[in-house]
This record gives sequence, structure tokens and C-alpha cells, in this order.
Amino acid sequence: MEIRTDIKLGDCKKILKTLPDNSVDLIFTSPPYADQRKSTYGGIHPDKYVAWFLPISEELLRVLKPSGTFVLNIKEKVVKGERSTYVMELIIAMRKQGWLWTEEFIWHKKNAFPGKWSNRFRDSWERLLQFNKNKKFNMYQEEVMVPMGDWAKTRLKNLSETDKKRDESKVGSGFGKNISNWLDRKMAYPTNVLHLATECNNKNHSAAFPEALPEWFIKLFTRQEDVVLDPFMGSGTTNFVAQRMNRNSIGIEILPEYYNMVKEQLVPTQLILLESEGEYEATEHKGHHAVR
Amino acid sequence: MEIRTDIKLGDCKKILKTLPDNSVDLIFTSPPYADQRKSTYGGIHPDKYVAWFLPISEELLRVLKPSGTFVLNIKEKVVKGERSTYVMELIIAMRKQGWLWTEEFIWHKKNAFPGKWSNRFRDSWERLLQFNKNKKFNMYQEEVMVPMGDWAKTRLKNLSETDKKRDESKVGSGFGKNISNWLDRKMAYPTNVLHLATECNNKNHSAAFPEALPEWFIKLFTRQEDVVLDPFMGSGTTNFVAQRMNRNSIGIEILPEYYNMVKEQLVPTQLILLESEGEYEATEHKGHHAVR
DNA sequence: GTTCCGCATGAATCGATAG
DNA sequence: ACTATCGATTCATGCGGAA
Repeated sequence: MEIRTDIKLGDCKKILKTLPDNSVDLIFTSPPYADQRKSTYGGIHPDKYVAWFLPISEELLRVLKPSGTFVLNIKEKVVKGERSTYVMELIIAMRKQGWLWTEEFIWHKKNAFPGKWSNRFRDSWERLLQFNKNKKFNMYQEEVMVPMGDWAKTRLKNLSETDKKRDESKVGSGFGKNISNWLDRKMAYPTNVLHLATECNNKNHSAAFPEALPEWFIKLFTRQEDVVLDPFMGSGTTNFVAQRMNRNSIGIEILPEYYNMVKEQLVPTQLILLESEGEYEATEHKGHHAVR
Repeated sequence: MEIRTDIKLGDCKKILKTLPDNSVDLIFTSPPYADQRKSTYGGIHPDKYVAWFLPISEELLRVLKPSGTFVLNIKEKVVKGERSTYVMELIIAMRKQGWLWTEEFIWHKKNAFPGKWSNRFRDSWERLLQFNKNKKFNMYQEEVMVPMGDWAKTRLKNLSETDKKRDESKVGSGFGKNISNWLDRKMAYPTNVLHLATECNNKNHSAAFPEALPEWFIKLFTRQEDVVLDPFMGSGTTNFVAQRMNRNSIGIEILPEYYNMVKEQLVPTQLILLESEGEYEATEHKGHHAVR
């Protein structure tokens, strides 16, 4: 199995046109918010945000497989004491464009940015808007099951310490149906609220979102060797996670600094993969899986 | 100090016209969601929801004091596999009406409704939309400070009726000093995510939201003897909490069953207040505080 | 008095069946 | 083809009865 991590330098509005129709299983991205990152995208004014984004989302609609999902991480900023409405307008406009607005997940940030204002509290949540092309789409719910709440209190008492550990390790590896049957009563499906911490201490750069965020959606909406796309790659979190999880991925970034940084970090990983390839090649002969 | 709890039977669209301009400090309400609670309320079609609500919000805009706040608890339902957009459209329409959309709080429900579907998880959050007339409004942030760390466990945990009474008695008897000590180092301002459980096991009726929800916003946006309004009173949760917290309140309910139920529950409380009035009248002579 | 278990019950949603 | 109704699914919570 060869996993490709394809990163591209340039404006995603143009680069996306080079991608074939119906070729991506999951789009996970966090676009520049309005009036932020002024230096890179020229600072999109909140009033012009929808008009700026629609041509891009049109391309995304084209490249996404009918069974695929688009997860958009976004949060409106405060302008003159008010929340902007461009996210609301974007949802309405994207529906007219042909997208289905399936769900809105909430990312509840455990460690919100500190601060104090006279007329508002700290903002500790962001939207994760799920869009689809069809009412039917791929969703692998078992992959993101969580331990039941009561389980810890009632069942754990009777179990030995080894039982607990064994259980957890199985969950982490995320095998298939055997385990889900075994776990039938001890695991529960999650809700549409994700309670994750932000990663503030990344090595070189500050990631816009923690790795656990794309990881959760990649688990939920893709299988191994599927294709993940992030048209606003930034520091490449989505792509690194996808690679680690054996998913092909495409990343597009307009800023050379970010692009080069991701590129340099990708190389050693690929080398490691090539080294280990020999070992596995002997026992398993998996077909070449191209991105397109 | 005499606290009035004024409940009115009828359509809030009409009743609201009888209230004077700029007379309410906080509006906290949870209107019937679109096409939900059909058996009790009519059930407004999602497509007609905005048109139905705008005349009401126009009256609310009129009766609210310039320093006041309107908190709207709402959540869109799923129609044919998609989230409806009427809440988005309502926000946009209310801004055109003159409201400022100051903030969106998230109510993260600990006990979400159960269920399993192939294409979505359980919905465990609702919106609490904060609207204002002016950029400057009354906000008493210190009142809702929480112990650092686990605020859900201690402060906002759902309390049984006996626990509440015990808690109140503590507050009444020199509990203040302990709190002020805690305030020094161990209290923090909350964020815009509220983590509460729904109260599904009330005695006579099912409350749409837990008492802790209006309590939090009443603390945050009003002081004692201020006026709280709930134009969709329902089981009267907002008004009971307001009364307990020494706030005047107005409740409007269209269904006689609910109206009468609230009325009956209010009487004993008022009698208790009248009984104790004699004792306090001798030492303190507080002025009559009318609702309007 | 405690602690513990059983049980009913929610602003739900989907898919099948029925008219 | 459209709407209306119904059953199945599922989990945190708090009350009541029991040990």
C-alpha cells in the first residue's frame, strides 16, 4: 500500500480546477476567517466573504465524490460588538449552490484563549459544518465510538485491571465488527459536540486546530487509502494526520513559507515509509493506489 | 421589597402590545421550534417560521430597555436529512429589524435524546442567541463566575429540590464570606459554552430547559428587582426562577392548561411571601416596586 | 440515614408502511 | 408522488423503592 501526500503551491481556486471530478472522499479545511490573515489572502472583508468563497466551494462540490463529505471549520468574528452573519449567509448560499447542509458539529475548546472583555466572555467553541452532495454518504460510526458514561461507575468495579487495559487498547486500534460486537454494551456513539483541547505548544508553528479534530472526521468519513483534501493547508495538520492514518491526501497552500515548511516535514516521513516498505512487500503485495 | 410575577393568558403577539416601551431588562424565552410540539402548539412550518416570529420580535424590541438583553433559546430540526436554515434566516432578518446579534452561546446538553441513525449522531446542543438594542448593555459578569477547573460538577450541576433549598439557606446565612474568599484566587469567568443537563423528570410537567439555564442569564444580565419577560412561558420555569431570585417577571402563555398550572403553583409562594411580609415590615420599609 | 439498582423519560430522527 | 403515522433505536438523569 502506497500512500500519497500531494501538496501543491498556489491559489486553491485555480489549483482545484486541475483535480478531476468525483475524486475526493473527504474535504476537511479551515479557511482564513474574514478580515484575518490579511497578508495572505488580502484580508477578505466580512461583506465580501461569501462572494469570495462560493467559487471555491463550487470547485469543491465538483471534485468531491457523491459519497463524500465536506467539513468546514469556521467561526464568525466579532465586528463592532456584533457577531458577523457571513457564516449564516454562506450556509444559505452554499445550499443554493447544490450542497446539502447535513449537520453542524460543535468543537468545544477545552482551553479557550484567555482574556476578559466588558461585554462578552471568552469564545470557546467553533463550528464544524458538514456538507454533502447526497443524502447518502459514507459514514463509519463505529470508528469513533466512545466508552459509555455509566460503564466506568458500574461495570468497572467488577473488572480486573488487565481487563481495563485490554479494553482500551482494542479501542485505540479500532478494529472491525468483532470488537464492536464485543463492546456492544460498553461503547456508545458520540454526539455532535466534540470536546477537545487546542494544541498551543506545537514545535515550529501554531496549528489552527489540534490533530484530534481532523483525525476524528477522517475516522468517521473515510477508510484507509481514501483521499482527503485540504484546500487551505496551512501548517499541514490535516495532511500529516491523513498520512499517519494511511489515507491519501492533497494539500493546497498559497503561501510559500507554509508550503515549504510542510514539504520539508513530509520528506523524512516518506523516507521512513520507503524503508519499511521492503519488509512488508515480502508478505503482502498491495496494489498501487494513485491519488487520481 | 415586593416582587411581582405577572402571568398573562393569550397570544404574546397581542399581549405584548399592552406592555409599555423600554420596560423590560431581560427577555429569556424558548419559543416553540418549527414543526415541533405539534400536539400542544400549532406547529409552525419551517418555511413560515421567520414570518411568524418577526412581528413578535418587533414588539420585543420595543418593550426591551436600551440597556436590556434578549436571549433566544432555539435549535433547528432536521428536514429530509438536512438541517433547516430558518434560524440562520431569522438572525439575518432580526438584524435588519434593528437588533444587534451580540453573541451565540452554546447549551451543551449532557443528556441528549437517545437514538441511532445511519447518517448522524445524537443532537446534544442548542443555540442561545443573544440580541441587544445597543452595543452598551448591562452585564454583571462577576455574578456568574465559576470555580476554576470543574465548574460543571460544582456550580451548575443539576440540583434536586431539597438540595436547592439547602443551598438557598446557606446563601441566606453568612455563606457570602466563604464565596468572597473563593473569589480571590479560585474563581474564573465562564466561557460562552454552558454544560447542563436537561431536567427530564419534573413532577407535573416536562420543562423544556433546566432551571439553571434562565438562572444563569438572569444572574448575568439583571439585578434584583429588575424585570424579566418570557413571552412563551410554557411551564413557567423562567418566571419561577426569576421570583426565587427576587426579580419581577412577566410570563405570557397561549395555552390555558399551562397558564392555569403556573397560576396554581404561584399562589402558595405568594402566600408565603405575604405571611412573612408582616415581620419584615416592622424593621424595613421598602418601597412598592411595580412591574411597569 | 446511606447507598444502590431499576425504571421511566425526554424540543429526536429515520425508514417503512399506510392512506 | 405526496403526506401521515408508527416502530426501532438509545443514553444521561433523577426519582422511588429496596437492601
